[in-house]
Amino acid sequence: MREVDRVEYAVRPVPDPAEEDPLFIQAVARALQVLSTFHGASNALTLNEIASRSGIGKSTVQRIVHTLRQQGYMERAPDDRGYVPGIRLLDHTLDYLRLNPVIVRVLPTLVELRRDTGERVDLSLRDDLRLVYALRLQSKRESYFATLIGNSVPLYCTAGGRALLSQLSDDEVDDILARSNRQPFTPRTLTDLKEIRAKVVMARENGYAIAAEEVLQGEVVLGVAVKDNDSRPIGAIHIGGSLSEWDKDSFVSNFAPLAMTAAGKINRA
Amino acid sequence: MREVDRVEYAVRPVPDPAEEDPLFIQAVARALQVLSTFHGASNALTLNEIASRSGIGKSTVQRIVHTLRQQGYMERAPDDRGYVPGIRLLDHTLDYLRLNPVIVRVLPTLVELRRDTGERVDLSLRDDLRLVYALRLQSKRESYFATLIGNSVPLYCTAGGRALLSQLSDDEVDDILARSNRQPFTPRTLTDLKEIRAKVVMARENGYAIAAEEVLQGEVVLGVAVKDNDSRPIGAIHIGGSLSEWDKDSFVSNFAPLAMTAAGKINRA
DNA sequence: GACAGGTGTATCGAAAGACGATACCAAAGT
DNA sequence: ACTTTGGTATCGTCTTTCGATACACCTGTC
Repeated sequence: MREVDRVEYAVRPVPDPAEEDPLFIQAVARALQVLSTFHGASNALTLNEIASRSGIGKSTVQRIVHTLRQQGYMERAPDDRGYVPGIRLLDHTLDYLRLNPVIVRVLPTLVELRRDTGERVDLSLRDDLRLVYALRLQSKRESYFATLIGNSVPLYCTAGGRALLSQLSDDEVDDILARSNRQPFTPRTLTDLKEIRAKVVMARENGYAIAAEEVLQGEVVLGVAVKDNDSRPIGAIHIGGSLSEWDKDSFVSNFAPLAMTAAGKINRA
Repeated sequence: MREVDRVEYAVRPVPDPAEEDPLFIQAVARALQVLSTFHGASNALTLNEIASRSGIGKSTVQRIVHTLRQQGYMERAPDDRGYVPGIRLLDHTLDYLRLNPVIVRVLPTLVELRRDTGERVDLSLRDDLRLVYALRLQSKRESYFATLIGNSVPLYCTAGGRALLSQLSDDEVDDILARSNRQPFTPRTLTDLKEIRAKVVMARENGYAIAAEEVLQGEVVLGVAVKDNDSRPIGAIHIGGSLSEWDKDSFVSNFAPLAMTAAGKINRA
């Protein structure tokens, strides 16, 4: 779970400016900011911690937490020390998944793909510089926290990310890469711009992309892009396997065709 | 997905009272209410729809949506007609899962159970009258929307719900049953108080509970309770199978022991 | 081609209500 | 007993939110 800390959460420029935006509601942004404080946390947070980490005054935090708690979006930590996010958040997770046409469209194909491959498959959607996992169908053996929904990974060093980039113009790719802070997750993470661009070009030719151990040790991932109705790329499908069972080449030759077929089904809509 | 509409979303008494609560922040509650409008929706909502359904003025909705959108919690619908929940919500989903000690504790055991049974297993947590699915490890074949994270089901007519109820006092059970609005999901849904209480008593004796086709046609589910450190029940584990592959009795005799073992591992902490 | 219906955007003044400082209480650790 | 830290409560000022109203735009219809 260490890696989680490494992902830039695409935190909007900090909700503080609001520079003369007459439609902007501070109170709401602050409440969301309070909830977002947990992004960096590894355990429950006390009021004071929330206040100091978010830069919001203690009283305000108190009232925001009070309100969020009343609505079920925050809970007291079980040991009565600090607070954690509340279960009510999951209701909105479901809404997001249910009402997202891409997810609705992809899910059946993803289940097929999971059946045909026997490996972990997932769908992630783009949020600026990152991919956020929206659907994850685990393989039999493994299931870490890194495989939970909501986890996110950068575009530049993931199979799906590069598959997605390969469907954008070079200018867009350059912009994204320039803005990404390329901190290696593992010794194998590619951070050199030239190398990354080469991978993107390869992906553009092949229709899929590969990343081996760039995020997690011992893991090989194949990714294909998912497009919207205007055939703009908006996410990616991953097939993920373990290098203890596969060597990279046979993994690719086994699953690339399946992944491409799946992508075909999804994108020809 | 029809069933989704049927679950009472435990909507807090409507955030309108705020009766003299000096800590209550209206703006925040209203924003959450706007997001909650989607609970009843089956597609994107326009500003006017949100306004009318939530009872909030159009201008206010406009500003709330503006703010939420700016932060990524709402998005324009892909066809440019109305809005949908935003991907940023998933960040909080992950926080919820990561920071919830129960989930952290249960996940490894759940993976084992998934491996040993080959069926769908999941963990759901209680929110008053309902169980909210927090972790779902799908079986190979199926994956409907009903099996997504965040979906919720009533306590009274589910295996896990009854297993949970069986760990509460009779008074608490009566209270919960009385407050549940017991609308049948299928012809097989038990709604009679006596019958439900009998099932709960059985669960108390067996240590597990069964529900067959009470929520979904053709589905049999076995549930055991999950307890916190004070051995109060807080959730349940489900093993779910299809009646086209199992008859109820063999399903139970196969999986009850495994479920009990898993529950033992989890609850003896 | 004008019109009607609906969606999203912009503006503004009044007054509601959110803000932070401060003080208080309880529990846990020293 | 004393200090520290977490959570709660109170209050007056002035920032901010609220809803009414009006505007711009697109779609489809007559």
